[in-house]
Amino acid sequence: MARDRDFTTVGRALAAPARSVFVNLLMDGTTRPAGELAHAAGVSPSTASEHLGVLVDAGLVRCEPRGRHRYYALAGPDVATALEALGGLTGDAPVTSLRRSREAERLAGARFCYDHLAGRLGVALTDAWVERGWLADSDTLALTAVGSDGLRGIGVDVDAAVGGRRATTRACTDWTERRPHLAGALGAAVGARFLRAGWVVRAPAGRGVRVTPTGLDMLRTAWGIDSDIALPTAG
Amino acid sequence: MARDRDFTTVGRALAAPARSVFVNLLMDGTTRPAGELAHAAGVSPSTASEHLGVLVDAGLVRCEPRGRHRYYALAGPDVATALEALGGLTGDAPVTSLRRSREAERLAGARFCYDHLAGRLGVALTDAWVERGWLADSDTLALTAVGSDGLRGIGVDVDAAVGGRRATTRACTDWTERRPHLAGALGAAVGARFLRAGWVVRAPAGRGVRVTPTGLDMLRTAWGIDSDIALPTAG
DNA sequence: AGCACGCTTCGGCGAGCGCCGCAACGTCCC
DNA sequence: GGGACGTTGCGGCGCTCGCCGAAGCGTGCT
Repeated sequence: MARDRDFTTVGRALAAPARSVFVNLLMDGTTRPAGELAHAAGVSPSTASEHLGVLVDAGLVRCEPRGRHRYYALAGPDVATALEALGGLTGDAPVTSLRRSREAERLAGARFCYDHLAGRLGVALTDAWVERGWLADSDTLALTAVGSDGLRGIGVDVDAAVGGRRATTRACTDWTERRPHLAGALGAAVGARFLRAGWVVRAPAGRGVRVTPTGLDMLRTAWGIDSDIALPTAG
Repeated sequence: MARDRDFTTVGRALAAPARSVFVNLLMDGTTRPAGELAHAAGVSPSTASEHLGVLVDAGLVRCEPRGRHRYYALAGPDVATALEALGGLTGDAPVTSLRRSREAERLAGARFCYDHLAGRLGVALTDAWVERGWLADSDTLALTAVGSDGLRGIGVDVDAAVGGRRATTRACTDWTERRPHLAGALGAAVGARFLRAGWVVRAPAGRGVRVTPTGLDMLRTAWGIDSDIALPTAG
């Protein structure tokens, strides 16, 4: 059946400012308890609970109870993909405070975009791998044989990323850099490897990541990526 | 600057049922006058005018006055792409009448998805070209050298589709068939060629297309695509 | 067991939105 | 120029939605 699509539920789910903030926070792939989301959006816990219910009903967010907390996360990679595409059409959300401005600066350096690395770090990695012939210079950043070996060499679980239902490689246009970087199943595998190896660590709160000294050294020696690319800009 | 995205305006724009209908109607790439859209959605002209204003303000739709009519269309390919991605998350819109059900049947056969062919016809063409090695069996359906010659041979303006700002090839997951078909700049060029050659004609109203006898013959002899693939199912 | 904590549900308030009819404006046609 | 037509702008009505505070429920800690 080729019916029309009903955009009203998804649209309505995204229409409220608080829910837009929630979705933004969850786009780094993290799972967060309801209270943290409420605090971040500046609404009461009860209001946040209602909003989260709307997002769950719309199929954008899923909920998993853990002890007395209830953790929320995006429902899946397809949701993240759709939101990315939608984000390319929208304007920037207003910066509400100096703290958020600082936070924005840090995010520009390195962050997670659902489950893959983004920001200057994500773009720099992708550029380096394209230059080395690990990824094809195409719309999909297809993985080459050389790249398969190379990524395996740094401990990326390439086999798990290939052949699944999810697209192996996908180019995600960075909101900051307006340039493509590696996403898809392989992007997720790379992100997982960087976390597991301790090359980056997630910021305690927020969606940013910090590149560790080990990670900086690794980036420089392996691909000549300069340190200030992966770090927040000075000031 | 890596700021958060404000999904509220786009979300709100899609939240109203009438606006969802408008967007669905425009997703075939046609430009339609305000009155036709109003009639299709079952709202008064004044209401439709307000809704269209909201869609224009949100950047989803653009308006071009022609005489005493004002024609509306999607703002661009990126909007169509985002809506496709979003459509993959949403459910079907309820079928409101038998006439709409018949219409849905016809759309399943062949239709335009913004500017490229979709439905069983779009999927069959893509399958045939992948099988012949004209398109790579990848996530992007990348154009091969053989395919470039082949498409040029049937009059597709390949050169115009390559090297532009827009992605040359892109896989668009069909809502009907749940299978990928050719989209992007090349998909648009193919669609334009099919129209220009008279292999398909747009239905007088609605988003469907009808395959002409010439087109049927061409599809069968060139790629062995059976006629009932491109036609509405019987009944 | 008792308490503290996180989260959800419920009632109620105010604001915003979708809908229409009517009037006004510009364009096309006779 | 006069009339018909397509479209937009403006009040007004009703409904929904976002927001909160208070109460209820389940979990974890002591």
